[in-house]
Amino acid sequence: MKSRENLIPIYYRLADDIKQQIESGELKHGDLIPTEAQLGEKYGISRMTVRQGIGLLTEAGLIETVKGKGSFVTRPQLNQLVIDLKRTGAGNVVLKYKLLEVKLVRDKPDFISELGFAGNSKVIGVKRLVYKDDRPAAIEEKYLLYQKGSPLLETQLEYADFPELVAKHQDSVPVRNDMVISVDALSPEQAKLLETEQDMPALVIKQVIFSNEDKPLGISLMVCHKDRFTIQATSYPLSRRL
Amino acid sequence: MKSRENLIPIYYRLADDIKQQIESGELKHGDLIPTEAQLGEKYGISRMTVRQGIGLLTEAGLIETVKGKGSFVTRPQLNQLVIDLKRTGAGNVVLKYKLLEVKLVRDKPDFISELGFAGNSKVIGVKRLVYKDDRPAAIEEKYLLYQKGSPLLETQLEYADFPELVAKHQDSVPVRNDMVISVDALSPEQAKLLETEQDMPALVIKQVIFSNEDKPLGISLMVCHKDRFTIQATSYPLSRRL
DNA sequence: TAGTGGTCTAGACCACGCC
DNA sequence: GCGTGGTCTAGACCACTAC
Repeated sequence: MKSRENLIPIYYRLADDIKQQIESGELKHGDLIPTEAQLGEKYGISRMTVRQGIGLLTEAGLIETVKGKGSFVTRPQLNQLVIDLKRTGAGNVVLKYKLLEVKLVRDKPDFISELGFAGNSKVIGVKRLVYKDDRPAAIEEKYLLYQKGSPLLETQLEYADFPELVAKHQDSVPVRNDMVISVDALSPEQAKLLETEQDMPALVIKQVIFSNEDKPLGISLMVCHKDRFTIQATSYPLSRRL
Repeated sequence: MKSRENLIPIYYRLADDIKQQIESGELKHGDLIPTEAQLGEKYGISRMTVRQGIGLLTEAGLIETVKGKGSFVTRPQLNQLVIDLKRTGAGNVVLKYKLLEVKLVRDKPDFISELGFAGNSKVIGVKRLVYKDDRPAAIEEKYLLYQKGSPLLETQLEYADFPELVAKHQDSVPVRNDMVISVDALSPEQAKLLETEQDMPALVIKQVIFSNEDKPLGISLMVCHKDRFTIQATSYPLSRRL
């Protein structure tokens, strides 16, 4: 039985109904939702269509299904937060960049060599100053495997965004980005670049991009002025369809 | 045609095949993958089964499908990183807690009142010291709507984890957790509690938990010792099935 | 008009959990 | 053995895109 009165698909309505019951507290964590057969009966739809609705709820993390038992309401999963780097720090503000240094790295600092770039491979280092509202907001250092014939300088200026840059620069396909956020005090040199005082606290964001073979393709290190960069995250990313 | 030789479902194999083609660079961002009919032909399976495989790829963010046109390979989405709070800072180390203060908040600090707890509602404030390896690692302040008959002190001690605590404490169902990560220097009082020096840089993690009606249910503020807490995130969370 | 993906059906057999 | 979810079929009609 199709309900052509509604523009939205039935399975979506089914999922939304159950979502409401969960978010209103009617269904609590650990409860079983009705079986697929029961839901099919209730909505007058076939089982495959019910399963489509169930799938949406599973994707959204609201329920978990166990073969042979049923679908259980999960406890609210607010511990997994999503950072959207494109929004972080910048907001809608346009960032500007000033190139400070480009070099072939020979004596690799610890944090690079320990990451296992292949021993003899050449590594390019790029240092930039990031401006926000015409004030220096962060110092950015990037390290990439040297790739013949890749016009680094151009791509550098073109792409603000580290993962995207790596994708353009490398032949290998980047598939993972790991990040560590920590804190440190500014060195005298860093303070000078950021036009602030030595020992000021700063946000340190380190990113490592990996290939599908789990080899590092690039490292990014950002040292951010404490008042000009914050990181935002939410458990409810826009990508959720429900 | 079912292939019963394999234990894994056919649609999963289909998805994995295409995933490999994407991650190896064989299929590039913007490329069209074969149509559902073609894939059904190639694997000897029905269209609904093909669609199940396509669905996995869509979930994983590797492709995007457009009605009437086809499914396109997306550019690598490494900008959306997932923080798993349960792993952050703590690792597998057991944290200990020391209760410093419990009070009914009357003169609400700005960061609370601006968040729009209902005007006259009572707010409970709890302050704890978090120990890691028997050393003070963070100062944690929580603010919750007062809920009659809710044994706050007990739940406080039981739940390390803020979202979970809110879920237990409130009748309303928490559905969203927003987080802001920033940096600040320790005040003399904070430094004393963390057994370190004044003006040391510290990681500041602020969380606000919202109900399904978008009303704040709780606020958490953590001030973390720079050497004892870091935040980790990855674009490749374990939840991904592909 | 032809080709594509989106929704939906009414079955089937299977693997798993429980009694 | 029975009920549950997991996989899969072979169709159908629809909406959208492109020509």
